[in-house]
Amino acid sequence: MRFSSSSSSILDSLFNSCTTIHLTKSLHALLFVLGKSHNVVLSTKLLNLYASLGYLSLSHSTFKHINNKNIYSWNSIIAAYVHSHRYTQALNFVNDLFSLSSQRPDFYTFPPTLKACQCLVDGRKMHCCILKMGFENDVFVGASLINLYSRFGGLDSAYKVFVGMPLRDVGSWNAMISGFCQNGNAAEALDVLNKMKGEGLKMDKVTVSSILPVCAQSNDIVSGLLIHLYVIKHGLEEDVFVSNALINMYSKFGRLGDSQRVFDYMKVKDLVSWNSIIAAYEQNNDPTTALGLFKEMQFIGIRPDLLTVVSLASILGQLSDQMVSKSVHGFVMRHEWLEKDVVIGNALVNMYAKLGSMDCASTVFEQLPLRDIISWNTLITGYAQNGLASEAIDAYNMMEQCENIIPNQGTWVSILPAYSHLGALQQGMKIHGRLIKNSLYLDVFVATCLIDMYGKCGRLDDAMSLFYEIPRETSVPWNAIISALGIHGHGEQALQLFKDMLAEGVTADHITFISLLSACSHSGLVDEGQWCFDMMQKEFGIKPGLKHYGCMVDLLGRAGYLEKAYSLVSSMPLQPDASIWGALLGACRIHGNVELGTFASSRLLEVDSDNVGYYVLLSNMYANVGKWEGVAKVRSLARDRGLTKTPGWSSVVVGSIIEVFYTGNQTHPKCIEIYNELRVLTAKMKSLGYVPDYSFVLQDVEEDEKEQILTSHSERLAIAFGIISTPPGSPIRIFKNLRVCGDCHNATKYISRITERDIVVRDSNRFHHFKDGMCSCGDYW
DNA sequence: AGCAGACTTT
Repeated sequence: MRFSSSSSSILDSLFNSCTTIHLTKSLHALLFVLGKSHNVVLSTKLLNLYASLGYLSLSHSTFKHINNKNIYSWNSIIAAYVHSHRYTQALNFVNDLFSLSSQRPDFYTFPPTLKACQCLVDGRKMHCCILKMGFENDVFVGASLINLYSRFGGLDSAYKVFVGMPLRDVGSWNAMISGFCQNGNAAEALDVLNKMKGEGLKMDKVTVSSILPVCAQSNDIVSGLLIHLYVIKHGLEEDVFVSNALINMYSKFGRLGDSQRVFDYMKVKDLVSWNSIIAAYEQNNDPTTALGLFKEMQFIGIRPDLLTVVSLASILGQLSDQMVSKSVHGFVMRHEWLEKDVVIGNALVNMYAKLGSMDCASTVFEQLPLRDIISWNTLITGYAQNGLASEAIDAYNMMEQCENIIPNQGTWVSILPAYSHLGALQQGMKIHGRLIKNSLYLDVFVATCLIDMYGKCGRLDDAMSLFYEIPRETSVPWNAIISALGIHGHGEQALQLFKDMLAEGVTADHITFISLLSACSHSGLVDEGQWCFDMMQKEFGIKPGLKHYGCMVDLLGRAGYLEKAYSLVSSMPLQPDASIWGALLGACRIHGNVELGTFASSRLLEVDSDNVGYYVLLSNMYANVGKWEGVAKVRSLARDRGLTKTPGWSSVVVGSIIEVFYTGNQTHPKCIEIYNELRVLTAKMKSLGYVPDYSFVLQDVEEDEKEQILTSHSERLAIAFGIISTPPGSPIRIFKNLRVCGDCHNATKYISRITERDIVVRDSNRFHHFKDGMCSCGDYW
């Protein structure tokens, strides 16, 4: 072969055909043999080839061996490092170029250099340098400067550079538009875009991909659709960036069909495309389809990255897939991705929380090398949503001790429900006070949590006045206030608010009707409830879900329309679950219909045989009509099943301390005084006619022991503690996690009379206000 | 002369 005359064209084609690292290394060896390894042009080419294949260290060593480095070599090595996100090293090369070499930087040097600047100080220094050397009028340098300032939020400086440019091409405009977009300044971005159009410039693929996320952010579907038309008209859909941005935009609007169509139409799909379509389904509550797409992506050999796995973790949480979740956790650990980015750690914490494995969630949380506010919010929400309110509060208190962690909206909407759950009014009010200072209480979601908290803590007036202070264009705060009125037994008022809501043009959703129907059922408003149930379907097109049916069965059954309730259950298009049969059984208990009750309970135990509450209901139903053999049968059934009880607890606030009592608690410091007080009270109660109702005791034991068991129910311990710890006559507020026991309900009426105290018991269902031996619920609990 | 550069998506 003759290399001498035509070697350059042959070498050119050799360089062009080097698509693998092996070929490149062979070429390197060949150059060495040919004695050309010191040729600066060829070496620089080689350096770039290595870099493009991802072999940065080989690039580096090739660079080091060039004796007479020219500015091209320097520009290449700087760009190579920037390209692989090794910004510090890139800046070191820039320093060497300035101080050690005799080469003068040129137009090409600065764009990568500016990209490498990781702080504003470096950036400003470089800007000065550019001005000194007179490169500021280059369009590429200008765009890089705009980008640099935008990255650090310095939009003023960015705009100054933009305005000062003597020549602007589409790239310059794009840089300015994206600067505004990424800082959330949608209005300014659109303004610049319009000016650009005014100068007769057309949007290109970059403009479009920058502006599309803004349409989603500012909830502007019309602009989004117009841009999609523009994209089709100008053939921009070929571009993978544009199509990916379209998928994401449609996903934000919940238009999965459109996302899918864009995705299907794409000829070239990259990892971002797959991540986007998977996230689209994951974010719109279709984890099954999302998982299918993930498998498809794996099948065609695209390797998942960190963001894929973030979506995957959420998918598995939604699907409650324990097994695969564990292996995803393992995958993350093997790749050491927890160190790479907090989002993946947060995703794992969230995944375990959704699976109900708070132990695993907190273990991952503790392993996180870095925790942001999202990590804490995820943990707190996880505890709160799994019913572990005390743990949620502990976590929140720990968070407050961390410096650099500033609570945000997400924090409040996770901690407030935990306070509501325990009835911690004082703590909730403290948060409210803090929120007033920064006006966050006007945020609809935070405000709704506050309304809910006041409602559940018995401060209906405060809930109402807060409700009227906040914006109420969406159903969210209305649902909360209607529900609060409902649990306080103010059904008529709840209905009135519902009418007000419609009058103000707010659209009711399926949650509104759950709040409303349960309000009607607590107040015995049968016709009104029926009206709502019909209206929901006919006028709002909402298909009733299990919760709606549950409320209706409860409403009809409680009011004595047992046949109607049963025929509703029979005609349901959905499979009745335990809550439906439970509601029917509860109604049968109240009205003494043993026949239907027995039937309901047999269906009930088919779908949920582990809930002790239902056995108690059944036993009580038999006892109320004197069917003692039925009571005995239920007891032995419960014993045979070896039921593990949901631990019942009640809390009472004394001063600023929340005391929590579990059933049968013997470890409280005031234990002896509490039981003494209960003994004295029971004696007085009996003299007034109280007879213990043992049908609420499922244990098969002697009578005196049954009385002992009733006496040590958590609500009674809490009441007794309240009595001995507060001045005579002051009201007592109790929270119970389950429904209040029927015998305790009866006993509390006596206690309110004996001690002349108002006793408010909020159980998992509603409020009971005991006064002068009566209860506000009229014994329909 | 060759070699190298900006603005865009999850």
